[in-house]
Amino acid sequence: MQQQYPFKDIEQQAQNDWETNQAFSASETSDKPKYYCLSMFPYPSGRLHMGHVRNYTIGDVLSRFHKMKGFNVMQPMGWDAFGLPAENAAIKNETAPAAWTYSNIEHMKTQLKQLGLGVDWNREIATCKPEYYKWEQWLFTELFKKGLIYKKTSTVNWDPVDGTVLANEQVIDGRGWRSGALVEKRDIPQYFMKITAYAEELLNDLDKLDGWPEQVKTMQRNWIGKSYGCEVEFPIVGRPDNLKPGNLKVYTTRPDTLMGATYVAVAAEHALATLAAQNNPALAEFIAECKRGSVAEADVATAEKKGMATGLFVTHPLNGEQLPVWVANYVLASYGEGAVMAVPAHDERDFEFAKEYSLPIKAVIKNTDNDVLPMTEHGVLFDSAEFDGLDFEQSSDAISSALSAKNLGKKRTQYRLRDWGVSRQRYWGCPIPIVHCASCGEVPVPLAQLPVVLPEDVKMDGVGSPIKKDPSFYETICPTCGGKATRETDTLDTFFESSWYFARYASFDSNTAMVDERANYWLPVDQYVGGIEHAILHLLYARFFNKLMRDVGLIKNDEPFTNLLTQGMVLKDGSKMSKSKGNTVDPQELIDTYGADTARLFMMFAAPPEQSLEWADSGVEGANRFLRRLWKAVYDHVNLGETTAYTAGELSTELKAIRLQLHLTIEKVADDYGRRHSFNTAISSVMELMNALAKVEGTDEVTRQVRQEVLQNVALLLSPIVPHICQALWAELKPNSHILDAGWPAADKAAMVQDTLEYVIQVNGKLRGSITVAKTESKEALEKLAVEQPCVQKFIEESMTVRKIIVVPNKLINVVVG
RNA sequence: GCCCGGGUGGCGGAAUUGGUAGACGCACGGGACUCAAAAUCCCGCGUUGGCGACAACGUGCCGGUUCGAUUCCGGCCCCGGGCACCA
Repeated sequence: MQQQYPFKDIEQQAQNDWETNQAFSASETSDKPKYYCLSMFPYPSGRLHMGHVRNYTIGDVLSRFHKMKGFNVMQPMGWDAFGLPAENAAIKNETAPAAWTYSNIEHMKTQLKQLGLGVDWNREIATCKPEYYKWEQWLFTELFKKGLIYKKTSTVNWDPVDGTVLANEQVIDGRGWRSGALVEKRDIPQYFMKITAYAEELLNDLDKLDGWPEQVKTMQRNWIGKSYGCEVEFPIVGRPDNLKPGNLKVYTTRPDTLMGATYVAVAAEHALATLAAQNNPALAEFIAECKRGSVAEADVATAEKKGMATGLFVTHPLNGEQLPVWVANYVLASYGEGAVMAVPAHDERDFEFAKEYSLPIKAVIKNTDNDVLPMTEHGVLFDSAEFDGLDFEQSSDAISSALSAKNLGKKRTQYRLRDWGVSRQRYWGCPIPIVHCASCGEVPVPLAQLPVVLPEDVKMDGVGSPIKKDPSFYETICPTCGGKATRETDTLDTFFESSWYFARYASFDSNTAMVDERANYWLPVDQYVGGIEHAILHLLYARFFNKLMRDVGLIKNDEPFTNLLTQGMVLKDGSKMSKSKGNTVDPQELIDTYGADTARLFMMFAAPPEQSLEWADSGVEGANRFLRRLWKAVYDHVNLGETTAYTAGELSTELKAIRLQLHLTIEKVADDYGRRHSFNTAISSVMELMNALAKVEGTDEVTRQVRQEVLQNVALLLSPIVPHICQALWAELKPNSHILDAGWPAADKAAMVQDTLEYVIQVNGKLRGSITVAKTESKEALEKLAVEQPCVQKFIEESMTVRKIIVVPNKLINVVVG
């Protein structure tokens, strides 16, 4: 055994050993319980970043721990390979997105292997390969036939100079990132998936996900946003002949405030706004102004509130008053009816708007005697005619009934969730498998003609998608009538690929179906690990796809991920480490200087996995120091000759204590890995154990046996986190055996028996001392003992008496005096 | 703007169900070893007062509940994530 810790050699050796012996290849034929551990697959951006190291180490620790616990583990890996950055890189480097992507994959795969992940590389997938996307094209056609995919117009960011559609990320302060032109909103036809048809199930099934963080479930519930409210129709005064329908419809969750409505507001895109602008140039200009800027909701919602009267009026459905119709930029076209009834007295935004434009404010709800407007709480109605005195529930019922009676409204349940637009006007994505035929319309490409292959050898000129300009791609024959036709040239949102990859790993090589029977063995994923930034979109789409695949008969489970661990972000200088922000730290340097084990140990030690981790270079040194000390401890021990782990015999107090600590640590670490996912405290407790062991001197046989027992177990406990060094140490401690065959250690109950306890003594809740007592001591005896302590007596002054004594079993005694 | 998190020493963090605040590590200071340096080992390390025993204060801010609050409740401040075309 070398005296110095030779991390390069042992890491290379261990990785070769795992590959040669296919140590992590997963099989469906096992009598052990299955454990499918999945980490969110990486986008092949070029090089591994710290977020990857964190994510994949967490997944690997859980995989290896479960393997040791006797599970049949599958941990796969692949590439989320389509996406915008490849197009940008291709333009910049004058290469093709495909070539750039494949070379990144190659490099990053080498890096991932250097990290020492227990991954089954046989199952590797890349979403940009035709054998992968063929099946999502097939699913697309099936869903299209079922009516779950449909076409409608929707709004995109339009760069009028480059003549291209921009992603939200490409709009900076309302301007295109390349051209600098003011961005406009433009409506174009796109394909949509009917996720709203699954809104109720997606909402209800959150209750089944006991293994998900509450935080994520709450975010998804709010995103789906089921609300109970009321449709209200406002007849348009004068009813312009060409306007259909003749009523302005709004949706409100506060029908109780209807009698306080003083105006109505519509989005700039609303039909009524368009109509009013026909003979009103000022209004037309205002609407055009509203249509400038990005479509991102955060931009719309933070914009200064602006509005303009249309000159049109509607009639209040219950009190008959005439209310002005305004166009307002704070009304979202995509939510509800694209129009709202405004109740300034009881809504923050309406209040602000009404004050700005001197619109009337009419309070109708009372909560306390001195309400301050806007008063947005529920309360009791006043100045509301026959509804006076009713509370929220009563008035909601009464007002919706009154509206129903007039045929001007009714109760309605609504979701905030919108259908998912999946069309992208970009090149580097999965081609949408639709053919447009003049006589047959939109024709889904039949399975026999799939995949619709994306040409990879293209030149990116920075303006538009190459396949939109390539007749050899878009000119085709209609699958139905055989006549001349054109292919759809839009591609799919890349969330499409990442919504079903978890199932494909289980059927990675199937060329006859999207997924086969093996999926029903592995699914659902037992543990999913990934960044908190995916809490809503990716995780909601994946849940949706799981249900779609279930409903076309491919899989049986209702939900894809039983347990979810959302890892916090790796931050640098207070914000997310990302390529676009240019604040990345390259983990490769860490691996080259200290080895993968140090990188893994430091990542797991620096913060609990769910918290964000502020990167600091110092501290890595400490992780490495610990591994060197561990190596030296084993070296010093092994150097004195072979011995066997302690099993029985008389022990000194010191050796009993170290065995007690060892077996408590075994239990704690198992709990920290398995239940708490608290890797940092697991490492701490092993460090404490090693610190205690370092103080144990002596080289007699019994001491050496106990030391052997501790070191063997430490190697096992740490092996999920630092697998290379532990495998090497194990080979020294137990020649001719392999750590991967050893299994998770069982704690020795006999070593954990303690007959005394320490009680903390408090006076009025303040720590004053402690006592060590027999475990069997009665509550009365403890109380008496506590009061007698000098540290308690000195706080009991002449005039005071002991009022109460609180004994918390096994913990503390609090003497309350006064 | 809306939804979800977070805030504890010089720093990362610990305190698992309301019960010892600061485990473990980093940085720093002192010492040992060394011709010297590095490495390693030992000691110290929240703030204030005190030679000391010890005492008071202390978990973003203000208030509350409790024998006891980092933990629960109410109100604020700051930071991070998401907001449907970054992935």
